[in-house]
Amino acid sequence: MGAAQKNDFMKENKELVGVKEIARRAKVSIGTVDRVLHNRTGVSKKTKDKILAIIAELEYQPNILARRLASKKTLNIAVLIPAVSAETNYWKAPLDGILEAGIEVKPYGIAVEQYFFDQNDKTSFVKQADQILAAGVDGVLLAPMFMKESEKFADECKKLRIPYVFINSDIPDHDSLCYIGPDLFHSGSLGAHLMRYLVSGNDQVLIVNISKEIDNLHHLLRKEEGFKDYFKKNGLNNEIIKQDIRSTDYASVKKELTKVLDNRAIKAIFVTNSRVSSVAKYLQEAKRGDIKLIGYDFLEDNINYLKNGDIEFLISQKPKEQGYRGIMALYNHLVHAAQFDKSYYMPIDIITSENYLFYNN
Amino acid sequence: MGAAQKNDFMKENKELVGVKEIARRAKVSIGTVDRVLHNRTGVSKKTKDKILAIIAELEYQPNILARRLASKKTLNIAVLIPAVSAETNYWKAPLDGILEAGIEVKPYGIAVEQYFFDQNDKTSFVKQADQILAAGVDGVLLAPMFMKESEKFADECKKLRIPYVFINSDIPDHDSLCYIGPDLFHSGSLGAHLMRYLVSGNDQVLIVNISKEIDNLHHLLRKEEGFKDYFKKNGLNNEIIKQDIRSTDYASVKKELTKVLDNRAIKAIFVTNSRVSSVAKYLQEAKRGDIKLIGYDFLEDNINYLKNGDIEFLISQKPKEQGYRGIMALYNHLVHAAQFDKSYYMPIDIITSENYLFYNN
DNA sequence: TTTTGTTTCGGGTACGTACACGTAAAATAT
DNA sequence: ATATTTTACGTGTACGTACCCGAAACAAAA
Repeated sequence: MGAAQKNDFMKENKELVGVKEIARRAKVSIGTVDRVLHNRTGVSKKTKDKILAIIAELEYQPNILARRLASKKTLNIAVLIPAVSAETNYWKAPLDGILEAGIEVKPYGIAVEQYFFDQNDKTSFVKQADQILAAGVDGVLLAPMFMKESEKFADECKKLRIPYVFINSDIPDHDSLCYIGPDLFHSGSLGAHLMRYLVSGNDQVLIVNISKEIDNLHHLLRKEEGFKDYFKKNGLNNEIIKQDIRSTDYASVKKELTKVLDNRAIKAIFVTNSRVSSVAKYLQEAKRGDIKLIGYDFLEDNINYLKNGDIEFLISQKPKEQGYRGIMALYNHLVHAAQFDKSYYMPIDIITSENYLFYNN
Repeated sequence: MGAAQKNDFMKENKELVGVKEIARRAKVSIGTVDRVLHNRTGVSKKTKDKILAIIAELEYQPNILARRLASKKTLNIAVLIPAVSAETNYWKAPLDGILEAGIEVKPYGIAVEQYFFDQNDKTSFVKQADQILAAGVDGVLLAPMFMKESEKFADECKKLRIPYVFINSDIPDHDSLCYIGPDLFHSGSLGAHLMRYLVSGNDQVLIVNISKEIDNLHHLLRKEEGFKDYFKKNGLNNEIIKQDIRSTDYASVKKELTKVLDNRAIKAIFVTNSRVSSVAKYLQEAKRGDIKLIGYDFLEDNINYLKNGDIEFLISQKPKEQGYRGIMALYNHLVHAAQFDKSYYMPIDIITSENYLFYNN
């Protein structure tokens, strides 16, 4: 054990057989082999079985290079995600990942096209979805922000046999190729765990949900559940107060916070999404540096507050990687016919003032 | 802003010109174009310049698919890393990443071959390095554990014009294609930052270095520097005690720890590498649950102690990804002739009992 | 001028696959 | 029986590049 050694690793003596060899062994032409490979018509059951047997025996792997070279048609992937708005640029990161994956798979004949919708406007989502269906694509990556509309769109895709991948939030049991995004419940638990380092005894804790969208709310609630569950499981008796803020502008946030913080001994705040910077701003203005803050997402605003200590922890779920992996999942499915897990939960990352410099969104 | 929109993105009107088009425009044959592309002999300066101009004008990008298909020769990448030993299986993770990248690039004509050496035996490193040179490879990925020997090997590679990538630890200013691994100093600072949540006032803090290898020690020292720097910068006056343990067996660890913990008010320990599980084991045995523990690396042993609270935080630097990216860097350089940064610092991840389930090593 | 040599270039084939087209054989209809 | 359709399969070309072979073109030697 541990001695110097050279490992030639599995030998890989695949010898890379191709259709030609298969054809030779089956005593048929290349064309026939090609037909069974793409299970097209025009091959008798007998020869088809024979060829299939040989393919299995030889563990034939089609040469991707040659395949894409010979096939002049490009595969189209449509992406349906919220537009990057002035309000929140969270979706810039997934988009970056999507674009990166896009240029990576382009040489292999994949075209990625973006369709953006407005998070505050369901009809824009429907409109873009219809465009995608009209365009006739080979795969779809979508953020199912609006529950009902997304389900409808997914059903359409299923009918047309277009594979689709959910990103960032899931609609379980809807036959998506897979889901790529966070496990919200555990994300909340982690928030609680970190909170534990910031409070003690019977300090009060505040949970803040800031969101205009009702449809988004269930995501936030899931985090809240995870958060509370942690306190309960660990026998912590801190009072947990909750405040929903249904307007995202700073004035509203300020008003609500002032109200809820008044006459209370709140020691720390858990903000369930990326709007945490608003809260940080308020605390700074109100000179409430004594209140610790935990929130979400690696955004410039948030990082700035993290740097000078107004935010203690940020939790992030690799939004860029979500986009990247989403495209790659479709690519692998379309080109390599690969199988994979139904859901891919992203890591739950902790960002502090000491490691944000090295974080990969 | 924020309105629904469709983005066709950069148009990409490259029209994918090939050698044929270049040949047509230059009024020469494909063969001639091919010669200048590979700057082989046999082309007059005049026609060469003309072709070069056209290539530049058209921003010609060779088709990787066709290129690798037509070229029957495969490129060989050698990997030189420590063997996974019973003592520490840290290197299993980078190896996994390397293997994963290996199968990924295999279809493109890249063969990855592993050469393992013994961390406790410099001569084994040298022996394997010589084998690589004898084998004649096109690229090398290596963990430069032994400073002097690694420098010598790197120089040899440079002489033979073989590109090489450092992984896990760096030898700066040595013309490596790039370095992929952690920023050790900041890693230590993060440890200190986390430590801050565990101690208060004038609690004593212990730093433990466990390593048999002198050559490895400078890595650990770098972390130590970052750790101490954080305390200093933040005006913390906790007494920091340091203990080197130069034998990795549990008995030695136990003995040294017993000694150093005796008659002291140590409240928390920072272990600078993956041996933290030994310390956790000791604390458990000695019923010193009051002492908090921070250490390194997502290893099974460590995770077990993390789960039941014996270890508070683990810091990890994506060892698997290091291996993966190392191979990919060489692949991109060899196949795509890509340029990239001299060093790629890995994210510094924090693992707790609440997020370890979702960590990607 | 012819011969020999050298430089410069064009033509052809191969890589492994996709697909259109064509043709022989089998099945069905007349 | 022949004619017609259907089924089953083979052939050829194309994708974009690598590389070999040999033919011009030109220069230097005879």
